[in-house]
Amino acid sequence: MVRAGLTAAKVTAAAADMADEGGLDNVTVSALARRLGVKDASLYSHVKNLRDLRVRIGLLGSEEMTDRIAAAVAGRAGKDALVAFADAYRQYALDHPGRYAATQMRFEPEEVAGSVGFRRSVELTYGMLRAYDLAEPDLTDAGRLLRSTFHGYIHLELGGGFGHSRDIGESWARSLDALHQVLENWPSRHDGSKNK
Amino acid sequence: MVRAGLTAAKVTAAAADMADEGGLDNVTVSALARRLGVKDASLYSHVKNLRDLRVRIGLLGSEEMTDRIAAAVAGRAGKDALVAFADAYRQYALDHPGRYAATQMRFEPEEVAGSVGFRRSVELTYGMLRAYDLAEPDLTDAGRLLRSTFHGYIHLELGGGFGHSRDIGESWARSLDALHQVLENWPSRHDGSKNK
DNA sequence: TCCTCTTTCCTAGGGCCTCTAGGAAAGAGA
DNA sequence: TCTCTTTCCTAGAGGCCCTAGGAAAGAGGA
Repeated sequence: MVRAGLTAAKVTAAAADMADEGGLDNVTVSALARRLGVKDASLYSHVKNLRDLRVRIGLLGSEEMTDRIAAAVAGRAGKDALVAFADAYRQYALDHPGRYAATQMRFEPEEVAGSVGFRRSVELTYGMLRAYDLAEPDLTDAGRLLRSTFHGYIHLELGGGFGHSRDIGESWARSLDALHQVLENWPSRHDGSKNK
Repeated sequence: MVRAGLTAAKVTAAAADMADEGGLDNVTVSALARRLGVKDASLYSHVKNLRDLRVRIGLLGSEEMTDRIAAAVAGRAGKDALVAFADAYRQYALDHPGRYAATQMRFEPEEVAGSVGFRRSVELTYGMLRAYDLAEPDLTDAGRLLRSTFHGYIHLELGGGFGHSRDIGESWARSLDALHQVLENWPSRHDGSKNK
């Protein structure tokens, strides 16, 4: 009997490719076993269960993604950094929709405990925002706005939620212009109730 | 044999409640049959298949949601309308996370053909934006930014993606302040490449 | 070379799920 | 009362997740 020579890393990589090709929901233990030329029960030597498999895809994705973002942001500040961050974020998600979807799962604390991807992602965000000179809690609020917009835009784009009339990349660039402007001129506390 | 007296509408409503309670992924034909006191095969008289069931939840959600938003926005303009729209949007999603998730599925054209919810949602968005006096393509770009931010924020909030340090409703209010500001002063075309 | 230990992969099988086919019975309307 | 439609059933095929227990490949040392 010739062995396939699998390891947890190889299994995860194959699963991640499957997720990118057919969607995270279609990553199943039995389909993955078929792809690897192995019986489904054999995969349980490498992976705890289906949930574990998908978590591993998410952790892999978060590390690859933060690597790309870190490289893109390096040496930049202000709007350059914002655009580099955002474009790297979006491009990774478009290149690897399944891995990206897996990064957005609801993780348990112990599942992400041994991973650096998510922690670095927070650090990168705050580093990029440094140039805008915000203090807490504005910093957290602005970070949440950015994450929401990036994630929401990509989620809608990947889900086909945008019509076809207007170029999606153009809208993205305009949205980044808008976000840069708002970060430069962040509305200070208690302004909201005064303006019409 | 006493009949349950089911209809497609009752089945959908029960499924929507299930989705809100346990997540859209846990809405299954057999679990729904158990909840309704019926055999799973019986539900296929009311619903084509599992996909169809989830689509119906999404259409129901989109109609309920646009009803709420329309009521909230009525008679308001400018920032009042923006905040009313956004708060109604967010509150519906928090009240009905499963239905909301179902509205974000990737629908086929024929699945949404007979529904008014999504069309009204687009009309409501453009109606709310009217006060900001934008022309195309800025109007489309701004609409996409708003949808992205709303959806992204709610998706992250429901998914537990925000830490617990800062009040989430406060960040939401600040983000709306920021969006209002950017809509009032939308960056005109070709500005993006000139600013540092 | 042979022996042992670990790891990889297997067969077998239980349980839950989707969905179809075909039939029975309830309820509506003539 | 009779007929027709709709609702619900049993039976069963096929897929997926996962566990138990065992075989064999390969690594490392005697």
